[in-house]
Amino acid sequence: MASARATEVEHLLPDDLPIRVMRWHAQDSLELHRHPFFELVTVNAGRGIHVTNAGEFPIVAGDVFVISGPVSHGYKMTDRLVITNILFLPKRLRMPMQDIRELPGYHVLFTLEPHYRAKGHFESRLHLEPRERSLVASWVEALDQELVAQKPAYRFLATAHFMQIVGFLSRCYSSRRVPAAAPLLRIGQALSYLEQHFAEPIRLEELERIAHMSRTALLRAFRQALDVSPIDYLIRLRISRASELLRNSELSVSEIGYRVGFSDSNYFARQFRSVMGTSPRAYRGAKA
DNA sequence: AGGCGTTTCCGCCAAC
DNA sequence: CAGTTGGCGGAAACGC
Repeated sequence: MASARATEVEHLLPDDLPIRVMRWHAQDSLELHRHPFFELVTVNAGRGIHVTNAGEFPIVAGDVFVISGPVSHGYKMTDRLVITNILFLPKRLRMPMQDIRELPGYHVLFTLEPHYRAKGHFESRLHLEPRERSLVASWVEALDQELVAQKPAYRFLATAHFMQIVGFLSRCYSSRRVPAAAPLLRIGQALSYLEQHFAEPIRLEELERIAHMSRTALLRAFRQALDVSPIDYLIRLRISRASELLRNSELSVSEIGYRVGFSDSNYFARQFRSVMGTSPRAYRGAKA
């Protein structure tokens, strides 16, 4: 039954614009279900228990959280619960990310928390004030109408509405000082610092200062949240940017290595191979 | 929370 | 000549 529902929902996500808005009311019993896409959940009214295969936690009106990929979840003990879900596939959406990744809250909401929840942690989540809630609700409504009406250029406008929602929520989270969210927010601050300064020499000492954590605490929290060490993350970030430049520019390999933070082109080529499996030039030549 | 042994990074030269 | 790989050693990052 659960898999049938997931399949049914998947068919509702078109290839050319994989976003959909769905609303659930308490009277609809929603069993555990799973699906391959992301789900941005906003609790509009009431309360209930959110259940996943890793545990359960209470939710109330104003809560916002993201479920990612293959996590089974559902709701129980609902009391006048009204929920709005935005289902989306971030990769196929191809929305311009610009500088959103410079916001700590973006990392916390869309990467760190979903990953953390899959391990059974729920203490951290975004809670919106009434004013913020109504703003988000209006944008969600606009998004839904674009998706339903499908007037000319609806893809463009729907993406814009979705970006408005993502950006606003990320900003909200960035400015929060919720104790339960503090550890993840600190990692989020480290991530946004890396996003902005990845091309410069970065030492662990700086990240400790940015995140306000000791070296030990930083390393442990970082690995717990991302399954990777800070310097490993930085290297992968640099290589990721380098491969973009290899695909989309005519710059020389050495110049690209230099621009993404490798002062030594020999070292750049070696790290590129260790991450991507091939050399930079072979990677550029293989793009088809 | 800090110490310590081990691993990895990183900049350099050399050689295809 | 640009790019890639290998080796080396001090520095740092890492995990216990």
